[in-house]
Amino acid sequence: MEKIPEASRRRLALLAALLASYKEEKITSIQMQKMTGVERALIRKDISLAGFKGGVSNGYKAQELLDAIRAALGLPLPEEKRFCCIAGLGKLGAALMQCGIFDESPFKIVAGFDSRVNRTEVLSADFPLYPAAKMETVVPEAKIEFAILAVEDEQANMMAERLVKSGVKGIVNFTGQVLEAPEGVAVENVSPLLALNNICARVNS
Amino acid sequence: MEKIPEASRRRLALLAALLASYKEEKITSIQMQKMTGVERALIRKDISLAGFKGGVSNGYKAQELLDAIRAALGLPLPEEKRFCCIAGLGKLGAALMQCGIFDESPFKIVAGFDSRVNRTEVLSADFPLYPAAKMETVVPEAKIEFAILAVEDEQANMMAERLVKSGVKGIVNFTGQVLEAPEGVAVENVSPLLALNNICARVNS
DNA sequence: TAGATTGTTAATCGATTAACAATC
DNA sequence: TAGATTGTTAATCGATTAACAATC
Repeated sequence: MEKIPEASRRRLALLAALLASYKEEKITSIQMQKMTGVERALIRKDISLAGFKGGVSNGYKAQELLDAIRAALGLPLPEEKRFCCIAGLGKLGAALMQCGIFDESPFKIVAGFDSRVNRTEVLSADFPLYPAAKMETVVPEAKIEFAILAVEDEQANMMAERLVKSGVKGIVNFTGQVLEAPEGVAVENVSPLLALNNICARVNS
Repeated sequence: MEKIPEASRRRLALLAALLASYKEEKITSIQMQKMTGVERALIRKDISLAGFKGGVSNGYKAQELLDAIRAALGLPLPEEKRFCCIAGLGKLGAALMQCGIFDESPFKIVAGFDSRVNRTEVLSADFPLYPAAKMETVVPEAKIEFAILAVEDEQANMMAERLVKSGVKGIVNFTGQVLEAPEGVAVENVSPLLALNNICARVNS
């Protein structure tokens, strides 16, 4: 398969997330435009890029479409868990690990790391917490693929580097730092602070 | 001033955030490329779009540049606080309000809302918590401009609509839903779950 | 000065939109 | 069938990159 452009992949990933809780049997590009806010011609283009040709003149079968997108993007099925860890167990990290946000998802947090030993001793979770020194052994052993980075900004790059060295393939970055990740490691920035800045930049100009 | 394209504004907002903690007096586009990961020609283009012409052949004065970007984008200075609220005080919302992530920033959380009365009674914070019914009166009174949305997906659109009606101009969306916000209200999506999906989509294709 | 960097213009590249024959 | 929607191609649009004279 020819590779799908970044912008299309993001839209398809969003579409897949929304289709996962879609109830009807069939769906048209017009309905998908309503759900995602993406122009319907572009929706069809993206679907076509994903290699799915199953649409007919009254729309797509939602389940078939979802399966095709998941296959094209390598998205996990709900039942095949992908293992994740949280690096940085300050208030934000601790909350992310306890808030159950991933409960219904294919992502499962199986470890937490912090460089401050007292954090890993004071906190409790459904999964083990380790001092950061254990990262390089735990990540491969526990087959951890992705990390959620919630350390202080100052430690962000150092921690990211260690996560990558340990074998992590993607990082959800809650810090305000731009991470220098090597080719092949995906980083998604979700800093609430940068998000607010972006909002200001859009509202006031 | 001619309007700055979306992509440029985002890069400039990021650059501003990084410049805020930059220590040297002068900075070149090459250094900014290192910090942001953005090609240096594009950095200069963005700066030019922001209307700043103060660069000389050994770089820009960092402070001048930062001021200019802030002015062009309407970004707040560190000391001029912008008031925010959190809607949805589940574990994630509660953590966001307590974790101090905005402490050093121009954004200040001044209210929390939840539709479940017991949440607003059980939790405590440095600012008042209200039942969601009070939103329409509290938001304008407290001069709240932006909201952090951390409710359950099912309530996301309803809550967003109420926030907008109450006068909020931007929403940082932690839910997995796409919000239907009217023209003029900015939404930034920072769903950790969608971020992980995007990472999968990038790593596996 | 020589070397480095800016600011801007033109060239390239890629992404979105428009349009429409084919299909059900 | 008539009407609606898909899948795809060509046209448009906008964003990034290359290039370089001007500047310090």
